[in-house]
Amino acid sequence: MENHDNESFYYNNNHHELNQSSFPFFREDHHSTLENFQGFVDPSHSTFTDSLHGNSMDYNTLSRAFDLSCNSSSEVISSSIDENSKKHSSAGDLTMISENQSTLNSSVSSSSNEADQAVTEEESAKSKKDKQPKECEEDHEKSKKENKPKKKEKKAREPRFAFLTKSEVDHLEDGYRWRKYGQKAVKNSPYPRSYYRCTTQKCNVKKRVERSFEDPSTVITTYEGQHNHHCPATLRGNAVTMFSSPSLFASTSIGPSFPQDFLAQLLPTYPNHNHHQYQNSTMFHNQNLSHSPQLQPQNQQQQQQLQIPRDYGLLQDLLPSFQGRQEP
DNA sequence: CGAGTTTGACCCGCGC
DNA sequence: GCGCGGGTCAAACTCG
Repeated sequence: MENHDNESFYYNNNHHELNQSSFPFFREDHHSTLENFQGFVDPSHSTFTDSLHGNSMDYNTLSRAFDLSCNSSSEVISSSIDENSKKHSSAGDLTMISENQSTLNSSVSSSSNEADQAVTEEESAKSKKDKQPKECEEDHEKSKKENKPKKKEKKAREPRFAFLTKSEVDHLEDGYRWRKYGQKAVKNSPYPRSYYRCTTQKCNVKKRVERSFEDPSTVITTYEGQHNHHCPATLRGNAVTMFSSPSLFASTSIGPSFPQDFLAQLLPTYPNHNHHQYQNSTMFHNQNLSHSPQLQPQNQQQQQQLQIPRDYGLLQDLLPSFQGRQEP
């Protein structure tokens, strides 16, 4: 059963630690572009290449990493999904090092946990209905069973990671092409969960998209698997295109020092003197974000509805160091 | 007509 | 063993 019990969610309550001053190449006149970055990977599973190249980090991912504080129209919360966290206590593991773990669990992850908790009457009725046999499908059923091996080895889970995105749009554009293959009602949530698969042949990357029950303005996007191709998008300054470049992130490993590595790789100019600030896993610590005057959205809905396409272009403007990595 | 979406049914793992 | 719930399949449907 898949739920979010094993996911570690990260907020960023250190808005001042990753701001423009940390990234001197940011223009000051930018607006709205990078504030949604929420990317996070499961360090126990993924290489950094996995997370960026393999999992189509979107524009939000980048903006979250930088955690820009100016005019932020969104609270961005990052989460990792660690299927093995039951087994690993991971004291030194990035996913668990926060001493604010309980806080984290009770705030953000609760939104997805609770979404998995109770069954709505509607769903329960539907479930019963599903169980009812259909005579007309018996043949079809038989052939189905025959085609399937009786005993199959347990499938190894692809590395997964999730983003929490403040967005009015459920399916966030990330540069890859996705085909929806399913939708399910989410337990205790009025919002359904949608299942997408990368349309590229032989690429088995999947993603799930659901809206947070507790905070309907938050979209939970979970990526699973690794793209074996480049991002098909040709948008100017496309973030995914930039991140999809193996040359950029190849051979980078995720480890306990992930935040530092992450930024070091992502941002070559990331100042060393800030590294210590992430040792306690506060990097993506975003709790009480709404209390930050810097992050109070002025016109949140408007900004969020409009910023996706625009931001692809802005990324290039904001990150001149990535120019040239984009596709023609 | 091909690509993508919808949706009911099925499969399977997990907890009780 | 059973039921629940997440995940997937695939036929029907929609859209450009």
